Amino acid sequence: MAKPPKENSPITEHLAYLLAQANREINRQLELRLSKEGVPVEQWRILKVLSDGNGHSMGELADAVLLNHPTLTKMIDRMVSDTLVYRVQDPNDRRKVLMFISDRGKVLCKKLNSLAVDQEEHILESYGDKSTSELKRLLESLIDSSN
Amino acid sequence: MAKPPKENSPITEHLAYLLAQANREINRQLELRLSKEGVPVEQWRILKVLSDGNGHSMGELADAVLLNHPTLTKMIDRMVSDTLVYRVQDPNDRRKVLMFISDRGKVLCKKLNSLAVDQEEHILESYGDKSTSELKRLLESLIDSSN
DNA sequence: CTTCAATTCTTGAATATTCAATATTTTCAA
DNA sequence: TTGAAAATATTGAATATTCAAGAATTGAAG
Repeated sequence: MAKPPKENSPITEHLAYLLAQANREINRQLELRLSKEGVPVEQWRILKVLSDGNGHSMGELADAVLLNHPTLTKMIDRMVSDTLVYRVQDPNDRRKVLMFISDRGKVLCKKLNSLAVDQEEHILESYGDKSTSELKRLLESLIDSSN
Repeated sequence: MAKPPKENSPITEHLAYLLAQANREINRQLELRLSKEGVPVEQWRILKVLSDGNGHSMGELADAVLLNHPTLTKMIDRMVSDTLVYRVQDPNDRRKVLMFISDRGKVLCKKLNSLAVDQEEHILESYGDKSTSELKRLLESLIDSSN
């Protein structure tokens, strides 16, 4: 009756592996859509966070888009070159840099959003409304319980 | 009554984002444990797949451990240097290389497995037995429905 | 048989990420 | 008020990943 010891369980049964696999697959699909506009997923996330119109510091942004600081700095450099975003020094704390989205960035973000919505709708179709919202709920709670 | 349009929904509500976030966090925790033995997560996956004792081709392995071919080749090079695994040319198809785990690899794999089990138990404690198995079930079915 | 396309793996160059160190500014205790 | 510690962002070197091309072998059509 006893379950087999975890030590021998195949890798495909580990939560860490299932998460990696699902993440890889969903991300691949999203990449594919966003590549229509030639934009990596991370840049879409950045634009989306900034599209609230408020200034966000690099630290905030790095947390929000799941990138570490140097990687974000270099990605932002590229986006500044493409005039999608711009830097402003925070007047209240001059260590900080506040990032803003440009008009061009807003236009691009709209297009990207609808590509992303396409994908979510595609998932809803093949995976189901109920499973999707249940999965989201469980993921949120896993993330919560990990802090 | 209508739901807000997805286009304006915050990034934190997208399935792709939740998956990335959860994956990042769980992976970070696992990395932390495995670093006790100085081994990256991918190498543990490789050892675990090979520990069935059968030879696995590079292509098979790459799929199984979620790495693309050149990355895997270079990681295997390192593991061969560390004498954790070794290459044998497939006698039936000489284009292929069959990978095997060494005795040293087996010993290391055992240690890593128990570190990984520690983590899974930690998750079970803080997140709950039921949520965990339900989450696994949903992830498996998402992966299925994406093929 | 022979040749051409497909499969498998590896390599090298280009690119991206990470680690450690640095510069700047702020905070706060003495 | 001053000086040391903390916080923030960036830089440059080391490392890792990816893309595109290459080498070897197999498959299969003519």
